[in-house]
Amino acid sequence: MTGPRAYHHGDLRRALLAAALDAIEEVGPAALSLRDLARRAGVSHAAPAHHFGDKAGLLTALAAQGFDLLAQKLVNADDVLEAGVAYVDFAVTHRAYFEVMFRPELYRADDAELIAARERSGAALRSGVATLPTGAAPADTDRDALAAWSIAHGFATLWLAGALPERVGDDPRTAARDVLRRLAR
Amino acid sequence: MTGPRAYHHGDLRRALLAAALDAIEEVGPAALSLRDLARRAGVSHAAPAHHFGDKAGLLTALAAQGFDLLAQKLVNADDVLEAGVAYVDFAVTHRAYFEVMFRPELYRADDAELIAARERSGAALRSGVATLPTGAAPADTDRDALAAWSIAHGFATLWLAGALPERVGDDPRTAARDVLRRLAR
DNA sequence: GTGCCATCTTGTCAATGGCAAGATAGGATT
DNA sequence: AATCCTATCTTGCCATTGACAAGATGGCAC
Repeated sequence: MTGPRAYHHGDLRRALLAAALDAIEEVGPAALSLRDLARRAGVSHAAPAHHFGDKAGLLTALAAQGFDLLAQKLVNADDVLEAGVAYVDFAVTHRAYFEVMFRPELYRADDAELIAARERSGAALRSGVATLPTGAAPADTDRDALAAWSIAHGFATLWLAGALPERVGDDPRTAARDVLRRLAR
Repeated sequence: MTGPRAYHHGDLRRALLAAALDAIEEVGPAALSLRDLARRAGVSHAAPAHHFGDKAGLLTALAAQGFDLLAQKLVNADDVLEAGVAYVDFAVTHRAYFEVMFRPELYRADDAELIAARERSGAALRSGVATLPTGAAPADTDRDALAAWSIAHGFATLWLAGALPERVGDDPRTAARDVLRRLAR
């Protein structure tokens, strides 16, 4: 809402979110420590509580940011295939966001701002699938979107989990395009 | 039922693993507490450490069990489509196992027993794809397997995360079969 | 019976999340 | 200007947890 004003710290809320992204990339979202974030930002251990209430509050804000960022990436994609590639690219590039977004037990899934952001992501995904040049029924479009989402999401999470064999290569975009094509053909 | 014995539990290792499955279904694998498991099993707070070393040790054992269980489900499937359905069914039915298996930051991914079990799962998956009646090259088979794995894994994780819209229905097997068919056609 | 050893307990410590109460600062009200 | 107001941040505290160390227990080999 109101822009960050220069108080004691200046921009603590933003600084904590940025520190959280770094920390999550290092230790994962579950092992995130509010006190560690406070240390990184140079404030006392209870400062984060004021801005986010508790750890779930901070992760809720992070997840909402993530869904918005993802929505932007998806609407900029040219077609369904590239939207899928963009999805995987987002997951790998913004790993911290992605890992929080799909772990609703870590945040408040009923948060209004978060639900809105998630809805924007979903709409972007569906609109990409709807532009497919097939005379499919709407119900089929739903399932097509779900299939596209599933394969992109699955590849992304498997990549992040390090579960894929080495021969897949080290470029997630290329490998993802190769895999996603199998659905779109 | 074997009540809590005076000193030696009798089958503490198994009891702790069973308690861990319950606890993970309740609070997720990250919020798992060794001391809580000890209380559930009626032993002292340090007893789990003897059997598993630390929390990662316990989750390593759980993950290995899970990969073995999954491998069994996959080899019993008739074709690729049903293997995918079995994969999703495993994730939903044995949610606790599944949630640990693909979170390697929680356990020791270099554990020998775990690697062996994971390899058995992978082999079961690939062998299903290889039986497809297509004159595809081996390299294509690899990619086909990866695509099948991705879409099944993606659907399963999205289902578990509660990310899917309600109109997908409440039966994961039926919905999964509908989605997976889009790859196999 | 004796000794051995896996099993389990008790005790302890640092780290964490969360709460409560207080301190601080910048603007608003009068 | 003096005072109030409120968001911001600090200090202090407590229960819980993971991990470690040292000791207690009991089954089992000999």
